[in-house]
Amino acid sequence: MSDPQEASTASSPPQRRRPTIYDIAERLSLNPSTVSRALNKPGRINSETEARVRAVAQELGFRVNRAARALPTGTTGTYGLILPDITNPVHFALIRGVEEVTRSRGFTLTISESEGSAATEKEAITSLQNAVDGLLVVASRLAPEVLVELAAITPIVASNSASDALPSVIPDIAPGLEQAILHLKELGHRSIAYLGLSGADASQINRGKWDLLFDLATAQGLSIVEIPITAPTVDGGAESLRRIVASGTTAVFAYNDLVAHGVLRAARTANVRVPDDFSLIGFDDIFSAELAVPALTTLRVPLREIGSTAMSILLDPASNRTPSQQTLPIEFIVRESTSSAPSR
Amino acid sequence: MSDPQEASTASSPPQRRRPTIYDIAERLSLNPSTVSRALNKPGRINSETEARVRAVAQELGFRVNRAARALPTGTTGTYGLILPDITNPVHFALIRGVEEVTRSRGFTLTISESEGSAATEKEAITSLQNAVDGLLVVASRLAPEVLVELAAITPIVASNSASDALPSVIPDIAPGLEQAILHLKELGHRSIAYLGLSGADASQINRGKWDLLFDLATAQGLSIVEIPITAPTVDGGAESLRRIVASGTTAVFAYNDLVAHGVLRAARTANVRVPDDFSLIGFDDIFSAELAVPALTTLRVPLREIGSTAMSILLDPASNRTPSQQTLPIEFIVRESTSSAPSR
DNA sequence: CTGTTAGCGCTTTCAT
DNA sequence: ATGAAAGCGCTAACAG
Repeated sequence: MSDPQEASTASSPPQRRRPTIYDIAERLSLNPSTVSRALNKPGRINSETEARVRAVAQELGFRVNRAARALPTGTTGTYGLILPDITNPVHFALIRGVEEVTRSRGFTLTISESEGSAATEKEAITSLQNAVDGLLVVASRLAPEVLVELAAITPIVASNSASDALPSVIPDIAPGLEQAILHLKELGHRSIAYLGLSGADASQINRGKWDLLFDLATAQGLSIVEIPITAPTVDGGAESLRRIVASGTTAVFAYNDLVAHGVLRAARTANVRVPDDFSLIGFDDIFSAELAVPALTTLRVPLREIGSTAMSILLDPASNRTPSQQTLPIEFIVRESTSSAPSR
Repeated sequence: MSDPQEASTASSPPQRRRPTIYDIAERLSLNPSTVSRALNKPGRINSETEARVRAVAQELGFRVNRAARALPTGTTGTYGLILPDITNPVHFALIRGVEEVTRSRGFTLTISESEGSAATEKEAITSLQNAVDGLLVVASRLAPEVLVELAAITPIVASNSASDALPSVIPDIAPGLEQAILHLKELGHRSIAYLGLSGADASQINRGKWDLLFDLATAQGLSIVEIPITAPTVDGGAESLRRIVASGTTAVFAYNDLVAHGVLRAARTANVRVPDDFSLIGFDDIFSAELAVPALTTLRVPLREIGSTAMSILLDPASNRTPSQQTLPIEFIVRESTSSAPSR
């Protein structure tokens, strides 16, 4: 390595050390604390000096050092979003909603994954808690007690998983599901299936769907069965086609749109016709749902609103520590994958 | 508000102030600096005291305060990813690649959006630079000079946009495009169209595609036209159907798979048959490409590898300041949306 | 309205 | 191998 001095003499941008409030204070023969006030408490200072401070700050390209600010204040100005899988299209709209409110309020967002595992989720949370002012945890797999305990460190709001000890915002699936069941009944369907995730890592949401569907179906005199899928993915859905056909049901609810896409794909290669041979209803309404052939009838979850609502709660110190249960209704969207029950 | 003392006596987790290295030093009658060393420079200290320190740290649930560490060291341990649109499926695989290497190395990632605008991008960069050790900028719209200038503050690596003054990793589109053109020629196509983004905000990548396609097509004696789209989206693609049909070309390259999806959707409602009436080739190979009907023939960009490679460069102090041009080849994937040219 | 002072929690010479 | 002390850049009392 050559003399560093040499480097800064080279043709590339001179760019020395980042300016600090001391630099600007010195230029103006002011005290650093005055500069700090000028920059952060507009109005609480002589407006002329404030203007001069701002001018110099601008000129020097000053930007506060966030770490330095975080130390005395104890706040970082960044919030964390933890979800099972960043790249799952199911979360897009939610991410968008979260990102929007976070950014519009001038905070920055960091995103981390839990991989759908409780252990990784806990690790992600504790690791992030040292760098954020609050956490939004989506579809948590953690036991409520541990989530609550973690929330003692840094506010946590839960989304897509209920908790009566934390602020949480979840979809209200009852109205949409009810409509869907009625829709199916009107079309003459008598027996339906639910393609659900089973096993220990199954999310709360999954249980809720099945339980409600079960009640709704039986209340309407429809028979219902659960067909387990191995994963909430396209492939998981595709694998289940054989069991769907074997079940003899005429209408199936998929765990989510990804699974429904898989069913569609498998049906197409197996020459099973949807909705002629059986009707299919997805869940979430991800962007590709309307692109599918046939376009997916689905239950739209207001993910974007869920995200923005949850983040608004998190950003509000008055509400981010108080248990609450916001609930946003899902909506039934009829497209092409449902039709009259086949005559048997 | 009641006496805070009272609160910590309540039934909810007592959870006092986060423990610091002072707390653990005190417990062990050690100096904080020793604790710091024990935790950060394994081996450079008496192994027995190191063990005791670790034990107490564990017991207290100690976690370093990142801001406090960032101050003296000047590094934060977090890196930033800036891309036009988080929720664009085109970026999924890239995000995954980036996330993987970042996390596997123990760093944390923060993601921000540029909204495809140069101004927002610059704002996002400068804002993040105060909180990260390096930035990965995807599909930059910024002029090379300004990017370079910003890189003086914090290392920047560019991805999906070339720069000869920055480390960058981009797809090598030549081989795949060549294959695709040959494929079309063999199928008897004589005239092709490119659905491209025009206007000032058009990315570098777009220009590259068109230029290369142009050269390749003319070299093969095929006629080629550019059909402008208003946006690189499903709707943008759908809108272009009329012009595609009017153009009389028999094969079209879409700017990306989203656009191709739009074309497919519009074609379906207009009773235009793909690939019977014209062949369609997408770009990127997003997850829904194979789900489309017909399944999309497309050019797969190794986004995940691009992401992981770019992040590896960024994380390596030996390479994140040295201009370089990594290039990863795209791959031509034949599915169902291309077939013989219609006889005219 | 502005200057002084102390300190956030950690790392890092410099001593010992 | 460990201790002492200073300092990173900023904020927040407390004075004046």
